[in-house]
Amino acid sequence: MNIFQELNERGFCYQSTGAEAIEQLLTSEQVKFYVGFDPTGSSLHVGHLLPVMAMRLLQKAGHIPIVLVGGATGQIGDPSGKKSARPILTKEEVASNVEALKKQLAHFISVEDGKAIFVNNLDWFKDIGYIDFLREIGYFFSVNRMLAQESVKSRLEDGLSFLEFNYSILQAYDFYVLNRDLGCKMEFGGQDQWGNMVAGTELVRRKGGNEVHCMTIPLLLDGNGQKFGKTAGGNNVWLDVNRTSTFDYYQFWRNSDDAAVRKLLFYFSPLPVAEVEALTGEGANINRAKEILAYEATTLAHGEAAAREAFLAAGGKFGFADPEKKVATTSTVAGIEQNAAIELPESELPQTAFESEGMALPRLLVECGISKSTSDGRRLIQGGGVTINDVKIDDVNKIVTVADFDGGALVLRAGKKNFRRIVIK
RNA sequence: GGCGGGAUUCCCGAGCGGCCAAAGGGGGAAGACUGUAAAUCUUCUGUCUCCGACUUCGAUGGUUCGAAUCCAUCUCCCGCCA
Repeated sequence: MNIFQELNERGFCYQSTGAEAIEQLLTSEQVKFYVGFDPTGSSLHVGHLLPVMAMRLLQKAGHIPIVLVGGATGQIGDPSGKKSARPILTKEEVASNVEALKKQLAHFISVEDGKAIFVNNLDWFKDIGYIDFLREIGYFFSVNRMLAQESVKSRLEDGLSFLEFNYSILQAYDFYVLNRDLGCKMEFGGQDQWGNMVAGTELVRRKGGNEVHCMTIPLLLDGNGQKFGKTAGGNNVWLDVNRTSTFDYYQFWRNSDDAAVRKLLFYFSPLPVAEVEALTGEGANINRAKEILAYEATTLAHGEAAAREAFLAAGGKFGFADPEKKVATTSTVAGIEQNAAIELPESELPQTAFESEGMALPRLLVECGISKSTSDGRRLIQGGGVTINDVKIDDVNKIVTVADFDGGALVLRAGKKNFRRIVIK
């Protein structure tokens, strides 16, 4: 199976400038291709991961990814797929985001010399003059065409600033520069990038005289047609461990819809196509498949050791899906002894807080981050969702004192999946 | 620059002098059922020292016994015209 077929089978292909030409290109030479990321935040989240995974596969097949972080375009804001303009970031914010994203991306692709190229489009935009740019590039763009572009059309009603309107021209220029200076021949991106990407291939053809291609990757939705990558609390699942703990990251994948597991394994695990099909086929152990998915996805983002810990912690708490290891898999999760100690997320609080008066339970729920306010904590208790050391508490006025701790620790639980080990300091 | 429309709780969106902490939907949380799934059903979803009090409806200042609702000024958004 060649790389193009693999991308295709794994579901990475949505629209392209020509499937046959792209397959031909990818199978006949080492291709430099680029994917752009806008530094609109200081961390990527799961929703950004699809193009990253495509990059990985292509790199493994011997092609060279050019990872473009948009230090310039990030200052403009891409209107594609947005209902309204984003807040404009300061140049300093953009610059620090660029660094943060670079670091995260380096987990997913090999950064060894010559295997990948990192660029920042600020390098070629920062010194360009407006007049020169208009004369050189503006000439090739038809406003009529631009207005017909979906991302522009949909914003015409709600308003679109000239700033944002220019975005696709800048992105197109990126492609032109990368083609001219580095010999970049392809661009990959999210489905919503289609218009911008095509603008790029046309610019390269008309101005540079070179034939280049682009391909979009489908937009990933969760079971309810929502944008993929939100969970518990509607928050994004971040790649940054400080924002989303490894345990929560693992849990996000572990809790995937049955119906999505195959697709997710194709996208986010390195397991071969045939194995994924077997794991998720008729009568397969779907929960084991989810464990493998969670383990593999966590390994990619946080490393094997962290993934192993998360696997053991989650399995220890909720049970392992395949304790006898009957399911055949090439995943290294198969080698893990399923009996290690349970590690739950911990919160440390000073002992004094639980002496004499003690601490009201709603307060404690807030202190350890389970509830966002004491009112919220009360409702949780009233709803029958709170447990201390597996004993259900329905008294809103429950006071937690040293007596409730066993060996300096206590396990507070809200709902089925939300645990917090409270440790006295 | 002129004319018109709008800003409501996480989001969308009702409300248009007291019955409003504010309908409805979405999202989220908990419970039941389950497989740490989906679907379904029930409850909850401003804050607090929580059977009572306090603070919210773009901002500020008025009118009124009483305003998210009326008036004035301001800020921001949108449309049409220039």
